[in-house]
Amino acid sequence: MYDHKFKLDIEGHEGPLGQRVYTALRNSILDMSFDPGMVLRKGALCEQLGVSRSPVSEALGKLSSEGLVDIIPQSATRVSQLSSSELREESFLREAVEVAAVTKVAQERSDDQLLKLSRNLRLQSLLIDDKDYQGFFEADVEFHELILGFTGFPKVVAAAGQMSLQLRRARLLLLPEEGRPEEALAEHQRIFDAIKAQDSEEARRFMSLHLRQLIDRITPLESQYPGYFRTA
Amino acid sequence: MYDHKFKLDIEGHEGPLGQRVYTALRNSILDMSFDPGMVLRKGALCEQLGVSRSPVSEALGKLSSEGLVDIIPQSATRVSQLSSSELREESFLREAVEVAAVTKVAQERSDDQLLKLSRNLRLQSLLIDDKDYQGFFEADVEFHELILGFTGFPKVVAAAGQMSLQLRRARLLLLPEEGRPEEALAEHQRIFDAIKAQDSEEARRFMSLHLRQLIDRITPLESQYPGYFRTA
DNA sequence: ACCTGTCAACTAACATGTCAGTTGAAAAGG
DNA sequence: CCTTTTCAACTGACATGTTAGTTGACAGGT
Repeated sequence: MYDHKFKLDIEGHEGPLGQRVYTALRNSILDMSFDPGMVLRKGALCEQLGVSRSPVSEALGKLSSEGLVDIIPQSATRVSQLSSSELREESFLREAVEVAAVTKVAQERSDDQLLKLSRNLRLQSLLIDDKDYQGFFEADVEFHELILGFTGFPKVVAAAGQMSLQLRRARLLLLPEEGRPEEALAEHQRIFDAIKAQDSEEARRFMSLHLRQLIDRITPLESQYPGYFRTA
Repeated sequence: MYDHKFKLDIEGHEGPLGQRVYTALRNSILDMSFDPGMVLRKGALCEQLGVSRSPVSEALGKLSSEGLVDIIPQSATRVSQLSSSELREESFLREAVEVAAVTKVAQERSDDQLLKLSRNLRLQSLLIDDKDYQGFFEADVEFHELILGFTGFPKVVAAAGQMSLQLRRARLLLLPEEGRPEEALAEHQRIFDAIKAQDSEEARRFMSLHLRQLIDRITPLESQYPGYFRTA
């Protein structure tokens, strides 16, 4: 009756059903378990999750306002596709916020914050030695989240994540290129050194350079995965 | 049976019912027609708007994820209250984005863009002469939106608005102080001059100064309107 | 072969019935 | 008089029935 090409459940989450469904769908979209462009059928989702249409509709509505799904009125609901222009916009926003954050953090950094960052860098180095690129990816994300959190503004971490959802999906299409993790680590190290030296000008400059190389590596993906990108 | 202390209708909007309800509620919250902390009863809203609970729930869900309403599970739904820390965070984010935008725009600005900005500044000047401070407020908002739009990134305008929703409400509590509109216009003029001169360093500096005075004027509001602020 | 109008099957949108958690006031006990 | 317990009324959360708009295939005309 319905396709069952996806694994999905709401175990392990908490709170109201709508919230759990939302979290489950969001995770599946963000880790690319659901291909961009894939049609989401309410009936199938309800059957798979064992809930009624209400919480599913609620979840899809929120995902829609986040831009993770496109709802075509009276017709269909799809996982949103990527688009180069949107990725460039998100990159711009992310750079704006992270550069502002690192500028502030470089001025105010505490010894405890330096310690946390240096531990994270040490971890990155170890993971590269192990060729554990999945682990390195996560440590990379954590490095940036640490800096954002050190602003003392907890919502800034959330907002930065929220404004770069598409970017996060696109990153998963990038295989680790030869030597790239080592380069990224070196860039992180330079940012750290600038923070340590309380040189906010250098910190901003290195952060900007570091983030700009990402969009350069993402742009060519459009021709590599045409089905994942909006045709418009 | 129900309170009718608010005027609300979904005329003048378009699209699905849920969308219209969402827009109507959002506008009422953002223009402070609904006081922060006010309880929103689904039943009353349905009766007032002449729709069923489904579209109202959908609208409240979206408003909740935007932080404009707080839903207390199984209990009540309230218009969210302001908080100093949240306002400072939003101010930080807004400054990050607007400074990045003006830096980019100063480098690339076209003659057409300069013309639109100078027309807006002319309008601001006229409205001050007329002591039309409501009109000046709107022209002020437009000045900033013009610059954000000139980045060529349409979503940046939306994102900037989205990340400063509380700030937008708090601004409405500020009465125009003696001489403040004139000061604001002078600051706008300096930003414009820097853009015209393609001096991105100056543009960023003046934009930063301009935005920082807002949070300084907003902070004292907490003691002035204690009922509008979160007690936590 | 191609365009066009029709229609049946599918979908999201909406309405409404039901359930369960929360709350505050009244009753019971100190 | 103050504290504690109970419980009825209210609220949001969820399930499900109903409506209306969209789409794509198929039939008929060009």
